Amino acid sequence: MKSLEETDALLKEANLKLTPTRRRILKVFRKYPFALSYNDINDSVKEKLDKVTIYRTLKTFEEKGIIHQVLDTSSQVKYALCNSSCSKHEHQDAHIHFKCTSCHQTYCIEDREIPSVPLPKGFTEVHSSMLVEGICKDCNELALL
Amino acid sequence: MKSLEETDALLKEANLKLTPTRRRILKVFRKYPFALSYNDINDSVKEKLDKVTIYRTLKTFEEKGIIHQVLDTSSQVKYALCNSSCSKHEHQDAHIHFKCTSCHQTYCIEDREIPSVPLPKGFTEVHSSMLVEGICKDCNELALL
DNA sequence: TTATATTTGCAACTTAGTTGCATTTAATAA
DNA sequence: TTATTAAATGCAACTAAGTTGCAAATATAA
Repeated sequence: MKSLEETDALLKEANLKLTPTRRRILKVFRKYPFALSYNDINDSVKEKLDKVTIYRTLKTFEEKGIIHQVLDTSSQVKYALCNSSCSKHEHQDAHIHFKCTSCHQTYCIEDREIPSVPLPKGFTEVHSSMLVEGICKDCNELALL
Repeated sequence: MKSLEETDALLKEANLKLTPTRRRILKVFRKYPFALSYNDINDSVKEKLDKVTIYRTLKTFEEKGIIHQVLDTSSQVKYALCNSSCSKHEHQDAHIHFKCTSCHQTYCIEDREIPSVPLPKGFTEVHSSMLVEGICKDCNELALL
């Protein structure tokens, strides 16, 4: 039995058909280390895909726990690849997101948990998200040249 | 010298003309304890205002430090009244926002500072925002009845 | 009370995302 | 290997959120 590429394995596990469109979109996510919007994806796939197809693929991937929405200050929704602890049933994206105000990319800081904060009486927490804005590593290094 | 209403004082301080539109929109913000979107405001003012006027007023108020944008999971931008430490020059909204998943309102938790988290090497922080999702006081109390 | 810069309203536009439906295709079964 | 079928794709048309340019109205200062 030949081993499937990682990308295909992800689709298989999610019970999704292995279509060229899905492989292409997943490949784009694997290529970039930051969260992607519809526009990012549309610009990155060589063979032009229909707008509706891209939006529907993103929704499907999200439902199946392959990607998660990233809270961001831009006007477009951005998604990032989930790590293995995400499931179809529950997204485990309790990590910090970092938005660079210079290059406008949003990174998942996977190894930083969101600190929990005490809430006023009567409020109960279900989920937290945290967005840190600043300058990313690449932009900081560029500034030193 | 007659004392101005608080609402007028806010506009005066911001060097904005005291127009009926601005007074109406500010009044709506003072009425509700949670963040408001264009739609919330449009639905709350009795005398119908032009869409463009509302959007432009929100932008002006934001620039003058009267309101601040609130990070939210909804598809519309929401704004909340700034407290006195905001200025025209810099928004001091370093407090937590709480979004109720039941009533969908977003509250500013003014007295809770956002904890700072260590970032990976090379990343520098400028500003953080934190959104806690859960059930608000009112909705929790309703559930007990 | 008039002059002027600001504010408002209208129309038309842009951008982000969705819905319905007909066609195509991946995966299963024969 | 081919036939079957449920799922996936593409097209057209639509909605929702927000913007731009310009002309008319108005708050304030002289």
